[in-house]
Amino acid sequence: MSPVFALVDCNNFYASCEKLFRPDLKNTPVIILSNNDGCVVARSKEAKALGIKMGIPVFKIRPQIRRYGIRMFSSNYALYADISHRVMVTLEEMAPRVEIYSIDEAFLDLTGMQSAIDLVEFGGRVRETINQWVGIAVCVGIAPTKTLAKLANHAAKRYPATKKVVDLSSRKRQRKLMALTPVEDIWGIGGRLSKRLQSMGIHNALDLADTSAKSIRQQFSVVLERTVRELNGESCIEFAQVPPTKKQIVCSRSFGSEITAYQQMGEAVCEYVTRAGEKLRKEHQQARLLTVFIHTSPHKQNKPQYSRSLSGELPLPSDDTRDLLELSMKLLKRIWREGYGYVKAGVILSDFYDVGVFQSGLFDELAMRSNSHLLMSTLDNINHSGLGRVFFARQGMRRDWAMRREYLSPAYTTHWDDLIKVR
DNA sequence: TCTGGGGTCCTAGGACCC
DNA sequence: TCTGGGGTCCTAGGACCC
Repeated sequence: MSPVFALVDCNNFYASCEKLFRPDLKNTPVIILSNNDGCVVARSKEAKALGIKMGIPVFKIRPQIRRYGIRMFSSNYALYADISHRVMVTLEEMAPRVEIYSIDEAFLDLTGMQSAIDLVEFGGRVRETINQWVGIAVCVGIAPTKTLAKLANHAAKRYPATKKVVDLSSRKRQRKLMALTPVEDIWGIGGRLSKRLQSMGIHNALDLADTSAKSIRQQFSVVLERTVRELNGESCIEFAQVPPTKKQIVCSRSFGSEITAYQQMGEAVCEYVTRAGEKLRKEHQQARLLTVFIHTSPHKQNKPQYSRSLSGELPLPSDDTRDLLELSMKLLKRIWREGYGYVKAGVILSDFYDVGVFQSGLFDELAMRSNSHLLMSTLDNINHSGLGRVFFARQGMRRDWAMRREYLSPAYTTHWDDLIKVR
């Protein structure tokens, strides 16, 4: 049976989440800032209309912010994750199979349903339900491949006449839309590829679809070949209801202010290691490889630059924060250089094993810590309970390097004290 | 003054082996 | 004159996504 995919994508997701609890900001331009309040990572439709670009550093648009009364918010991931969950649960009630693709997007597998229901009508129902139950606006694109469903969704957002639902089941409609879609708007084609394609005379999606898949593979890669096939209605990217287990876990942050002292860098790295350990246990994995990296600001070319990373292997795969901390401090000691102003550090865990699967050598003297599981799950439980936080002394108390979040909205949905009050 | 964070996949090239 | 060839594994780097 030929597959049918629907892509449901929330409109201006982070901005919509912030506006959900602030009806007073209904027609106000709103922007969401990256960690450290550095760049713009999301915009409401009003902010987009003012020409505020994605990823631009905030300091470059201060004049516009003042002139147009743009409201700023620091990223509030606890809030966005909670709203996202509500959207996804709603989708799971409406469709037989759902693949959560990102915080604000999901693919639905509608294969086999096309004979029983009107796909456009179904898309409209999804929109209405999410709007009523969660209060978030979404667009729906429907097509026989994921790449075309992305394209359909793009069109639903862009052309008001579509009423925010586009069904690209017919080849004729696919070709018509592809002719209108610039090559850089295709899923999987970024800045580099689109430049190369343009120079070959391939300007829109239809141009690309009509290029032979074989020659694309020779000149580019199998990835782009797949895109060409998908544009021609041949489904190459499978539906994945169960998310694959992670292959690496990264925890890194820019600092609120430069770090010059080893003590502080140690605190920061410990903090990131602890975070990474929590994520690792949530995945039910143990890691054998740990990488630590630190670097100065590449934007300050007049100051001395230093950037280094170092990986180390644990004697046995582990998910015990104490093991991870010990190794990370050894690695940090080796890459630390005095005399630089560091702006960022991070930790990467990789080489994962399922808990209990790793085969240790017959004469391996290194026994795993016997109380590890109990201690770690107790720690995780306390820290998730909302009653308080337990942490390792090395993480530090003062944290004067912590990131800036000057414009943070309240945790409306995840913290009792921040619950919205109706008088 | 001020420039995010967290992921994936693919490929080329080197090391090493037989 | 003329100096193998093929396979595997690993890593770094490039490209993409949200």
